[in-house]
Amino acid sequence: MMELTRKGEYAIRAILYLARQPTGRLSLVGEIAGSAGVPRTFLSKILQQFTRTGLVSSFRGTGGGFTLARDPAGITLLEVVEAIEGPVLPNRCLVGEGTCERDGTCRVHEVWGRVRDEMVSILAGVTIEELARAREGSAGDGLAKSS
Amino acid sequence: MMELTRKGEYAIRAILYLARQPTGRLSLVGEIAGSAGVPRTFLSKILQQFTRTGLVSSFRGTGGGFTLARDPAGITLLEVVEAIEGPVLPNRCLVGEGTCERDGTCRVHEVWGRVRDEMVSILAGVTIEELARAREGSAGDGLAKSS
DNA sequence: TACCTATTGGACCTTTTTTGTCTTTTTATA
DNA sequence: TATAAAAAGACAAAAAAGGTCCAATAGGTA
Ligand code: SF4
Ligand code: SF4
Repeated sequence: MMELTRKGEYAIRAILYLARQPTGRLSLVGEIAGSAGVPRTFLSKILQQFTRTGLVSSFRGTGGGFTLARDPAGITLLEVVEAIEGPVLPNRCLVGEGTCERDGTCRVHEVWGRVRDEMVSILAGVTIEELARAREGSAGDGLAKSS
Repeated sequence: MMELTRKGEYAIRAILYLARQPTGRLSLVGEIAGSAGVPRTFLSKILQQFTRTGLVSSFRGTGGGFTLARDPAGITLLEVVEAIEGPVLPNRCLVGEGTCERDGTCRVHEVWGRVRDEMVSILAGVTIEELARAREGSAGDGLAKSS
């Protein structure tokens, strides 16, 4: 239930790869795809989407490639997944008022609202920079252990 | 992103309808479908699934129909959606150890774990009985207002 | 200028999931 | 026996997921 798509998962891996490169260095699609374990042509589409939303900058021609457009410490996981998968919406009635004619009397509506708010809050609370840091020993990293 | 399916939404509405009936009263598929705004034949499948998981009991023949198998105060929203949509899994790597070969070093993994835990916690915290109560004026209902 | 390199855009495709329908069978009642 | 209602299962259209392929474009380089 409620699974992230491959596209979303791939997108995160790609961003993480870019975040781990030295500032200013350009990476090629094939290089990212190889390292992140993502089909090259599919990743190409994902990166295009990122450049359109402004999270990634691209350069064509010899010596071209991709790089993060902003400081990874300022990019949240929420931004990354929403850039690719759209807004976090556990139920359609959250799209806007009147999507469901029952939303005036429905108590479930507000439960989904809370679910969304929590998800947004968690995803917005973690930056790409934190996630990109290699984890050795994983002690004292400040992240909850849950599975 | 991460949307509940129609099936899941319909399932909740159906359970809520049953929860609002006087204890022991049987409801027909057509009756539930009409009231909940769900295609009759589709709802039929959903109810069958509920009877298999034991949340709903069914009786065939004249005077037959469906009724909740348990006290609505003891059924959580989590049980209802998991009965129909399966376990809450925001990412495949939460299915089990080793689903993703990166899960040993991946910091994102634990973020999805937290997302799942929060979702489970919210959905498990609300009962069908609370949800089924008609809301008039909606004051002091103890539920957060978020959209 | 010609050539190479790399992203861009868009059409296209296959598979899976979603969202149902229809028909037949089983079980229970009158 | 006739009727009522759920159960089971096959079927199918539509949408979404998960990609592929190729021509076009933009930027370097000889
Ligand atoms: S949760 Fe309530 S408001 Fe939202 S779609 Fe379902 S019935 Fe409508
Ligand atoms: S979040 Fe990490 S562990 Fe989970 S699928 Fe993605 S890379 Fe693998």
